[in-house]
Amino acid sequence: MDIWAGFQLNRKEPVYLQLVRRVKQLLASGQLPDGSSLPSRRETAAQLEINPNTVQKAYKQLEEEGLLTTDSGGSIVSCPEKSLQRLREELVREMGMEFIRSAKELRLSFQEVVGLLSELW
Amino acid sequence: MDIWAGFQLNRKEPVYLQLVRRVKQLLASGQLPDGSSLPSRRETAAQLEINPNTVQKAYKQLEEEGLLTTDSGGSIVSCPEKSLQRLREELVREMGMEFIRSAKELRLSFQEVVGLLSELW
Amino acid sequence: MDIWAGFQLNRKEPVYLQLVRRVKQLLASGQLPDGSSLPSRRETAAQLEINPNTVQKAYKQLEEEGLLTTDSGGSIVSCPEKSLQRLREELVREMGMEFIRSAKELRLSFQEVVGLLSELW
Amino acid sequence: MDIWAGFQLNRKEPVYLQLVRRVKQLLASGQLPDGSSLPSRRETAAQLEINPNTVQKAYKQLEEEGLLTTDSGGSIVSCPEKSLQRLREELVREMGMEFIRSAKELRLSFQEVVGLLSELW
DNA sequence: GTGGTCTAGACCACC
DNA sequence: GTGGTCTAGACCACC
Repeated sequence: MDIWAGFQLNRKEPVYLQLVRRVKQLLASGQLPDGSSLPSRRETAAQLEINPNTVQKAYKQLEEEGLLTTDSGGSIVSCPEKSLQRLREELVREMGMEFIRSAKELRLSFQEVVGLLSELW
Repeated sequence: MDIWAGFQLNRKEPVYLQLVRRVKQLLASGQLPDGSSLPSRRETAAQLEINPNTVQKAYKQLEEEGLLTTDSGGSIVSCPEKSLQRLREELVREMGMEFIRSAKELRLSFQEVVGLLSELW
Repeated sequence: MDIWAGFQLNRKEPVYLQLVRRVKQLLASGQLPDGSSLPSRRETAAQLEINPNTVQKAYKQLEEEGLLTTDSGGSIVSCPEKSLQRLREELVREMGMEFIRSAKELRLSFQEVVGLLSELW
Repeated sequence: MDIWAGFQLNRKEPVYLQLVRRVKQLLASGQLPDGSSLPSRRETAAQLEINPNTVQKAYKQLEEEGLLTTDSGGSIVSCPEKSLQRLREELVREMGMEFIRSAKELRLSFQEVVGLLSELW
């Protein structure tokens, strides 16, 4: 699987954090199964036209969160069910905060938002 | 006000629609007051490094939705209270659908989502 | 206090790890009190004639181990009694393994080593 | 064998003593067999980027300890079993004192140290 | 001044 | 080929 297909970098947020989140989202949504291998740092850097060091930083962070194991042969995602649950909560929390921020900017009440969501769900 | 400051184009969606939404968001959130003037098509095109025709298409659409009036002197946003309300609903609807799409991707239930939002609100 | 006074880099081990260990040793031996501030990354880099990024990496690791807090004004070591205990164990473990490695290279028995230590203690 | 491969000078201790200890360690650990020849003073000086006189001082000391014989053809280590034993004791004594110094700096008791060593041995 | 991020590119060990 | 480390230096935000 090409994990970077359709991935779009923005300039507001550190690039390495965007990479980290991307991988987390793929893991959390089941699109990147436990045990899959990630493309090499050089490969990713070339594809996204960024510096290999930036990819290295992202992969390192994933390792430190226990979602990636890496040896001289490459990097393998490791996402047991327990991590999955934690990941989902983390991501949904971020999404929720972003959604709330936007809703408040549009001056919506909590009740209006919930009404809308129940209608659209 | 520089309405394009910090604005970031992506490649997934037609550029003119991104411009339209940007202006709507600024209107709906009160950051671009009724009666403000937009930068010229040429100016906008230069700043965002896109084709002036694309800007033209966006401004045209805003005119058709009654949010912009253009004469030889430039373009002025017009956003009476009534339009504002319609705008907010339109934007929040989009946001809501996007949020729901992501939440479902993470396999969350409606109840979980509402619980989270009430906690974070 | 000049925490790098008399500090000597070698080339066998990653430089950033040597910096990390140095700070840990100063903390564990009480020479760098809880709440002390470290020299800035630039300052340290200049003094040791290494790249600021290498210092950054070392300080970052110390932060991740909870031994350093950093804000735009600089970095402060934070080493509560509990961390101190953990640190000491970590460092002594490293020292012990190194000592054992050398002793075995010299073909000494455990008994001989203990005898020597009891004599020298 | 390149006896200086991987050898790292520090600035705390006289260089010639570091050279002497290096050779002793290689002898004591059997990596430099009795009867091997050492590289010439000039060669060693060039490789380590130090002054030939410093190498001369080190070789001289080794000769005085009966570990090296030099003639016009070069320098040959001589390390009978008896010298070996003395060497090991000397080196392990140094190591032990260094280890004890560090352990005391970390405020460890003799008992703790022995316990750790027995665990790690 | 401070820390944080990023690029460009080198060199290392491991395979 | 792979990952890991390091340098040199830029640019950013914050103060």
